[in-house]
Amino acid sequence: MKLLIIEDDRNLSATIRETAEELFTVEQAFDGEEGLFQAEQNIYDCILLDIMLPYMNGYEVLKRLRESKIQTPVIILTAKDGIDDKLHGFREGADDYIVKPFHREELIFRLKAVVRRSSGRSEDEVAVFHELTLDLKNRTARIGDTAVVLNGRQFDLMEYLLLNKNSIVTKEQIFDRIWGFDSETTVAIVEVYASKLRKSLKPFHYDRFIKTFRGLGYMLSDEEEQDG
Amino acid sequence: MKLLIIEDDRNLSATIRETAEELFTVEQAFDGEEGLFQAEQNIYDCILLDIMLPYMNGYEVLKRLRESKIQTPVIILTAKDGIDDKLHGFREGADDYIVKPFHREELIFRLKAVVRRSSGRSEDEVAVFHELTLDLKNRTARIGDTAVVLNGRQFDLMEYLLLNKNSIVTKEQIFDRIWGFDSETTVAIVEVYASKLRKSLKPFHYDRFIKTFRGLGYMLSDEEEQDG
DNA sequence: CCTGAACCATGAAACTTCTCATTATAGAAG
DNA sequence: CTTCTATAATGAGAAGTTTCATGGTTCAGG
Repeated sequence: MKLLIIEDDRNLSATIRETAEELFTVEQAFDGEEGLFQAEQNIYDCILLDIMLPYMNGYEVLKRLRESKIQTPVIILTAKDGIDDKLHGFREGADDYIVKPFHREELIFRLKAVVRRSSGRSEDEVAVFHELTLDLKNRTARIGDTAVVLNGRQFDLMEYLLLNKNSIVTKEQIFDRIWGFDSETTVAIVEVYASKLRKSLKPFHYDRFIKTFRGLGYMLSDEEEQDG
Repeated sequence: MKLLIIEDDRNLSATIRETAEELFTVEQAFDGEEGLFQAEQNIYDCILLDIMLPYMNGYEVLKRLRESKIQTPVIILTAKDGIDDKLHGFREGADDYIVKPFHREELIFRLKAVVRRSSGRSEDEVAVFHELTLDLKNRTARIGDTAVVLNGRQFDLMEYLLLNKNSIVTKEQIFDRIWGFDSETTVAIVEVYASKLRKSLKPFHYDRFIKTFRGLGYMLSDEEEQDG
């Protein structure tokens, strides 16, 4: 993954470079003409484009890029902050903009967003337990040939139990993962969804694989319940 | 924030150290006795404790710690993986456990969870816009002296607009932040909540500060709507 | 074996979120 | 100024989530 930073302030450019290197191989340009040239000569996955640039301003760079049919996602960097700027940028085909000064974390968030949106997530992973298959991409479940309706939280829970099969997971662990530790809700919700999930799996007799461990939590276990 | 790693495998200990240094100042011990000694002599915010240790096993360390009334959160590291182990660990007062081998990301997640849970988040930040006050901790809103009911997503949206006041935010930006870019939903939901939010603010005439920018997004603006 | 306390399961109801169809509006083009 | 089109606003209903109250289960201690 390659990123081009077009920014004349060398300090800022270096800072951005450091941050972005978590996600990209980074190249830099320090004025508009150089930036346009590089963008036309290479294939980047994303371009960070300052507006106030020597020789050719950012809007012009963006306009010419689009005229050359280069559709690389462009994130505009603007100073605080006329409305007109944004209108202008989006009209020319910018994908996002960031107002300076910005937080490192914000930049990463926006970069990730642009990348994900452009790369249409392709991992179609699947998790399997006996006859039960979870399609993690479409979030659908089937047992053998029959679709099982596991919506939202039920699917999340099933996925987490399966991920940790044959290992006890506490209600706190489940809660932290699915609801997030700063949720408004309490861990009691885990019991509710354990119940719902079992109900959904019951017609297939798969509820018997979900075992309760008093005072501990739950486990999806290969060994079936011993009766009597 | 200080973390103590009690782990005899020096490679693993070093790996954990690297990961944990994002969040903590790290100290290490390489056997049970040394670990117990350090834990009794210093104040840590969290302890990572292996079970299989020379001289004194992890359970014994944990038991003695608790006997000494040291309530530092302890995360147990166990190999894959007897049930008895976990029962044992939790009975002695462990706060969490991680099964080896684990992902770096999982370790960070658990560390954060333990820390947050123990440090009872204390930031009671507040965001203000004219007479409108958002209590970010309790997620409640008031205008002047009157409580305004903004539930869930409405509050999220208000918070995000306020965070970016006098700056246009696109629907994509709002969506990415509040719903997350891999959400099942579409950005159209943003319009729905903009509408709901305005409705909630209308009795206080605060809806007039939320402006729509066609083709761009929304802005919470200090300047009131110009009429006529 | 019986009892009590803690813990868990579960259904029903309240609430929130999301979808979708309809209506309204801004802005461009004639 | 009027019309047309794309975009946004909104209400209603469907779907999903959470709360809560009740009843069941386990396990320790008599």
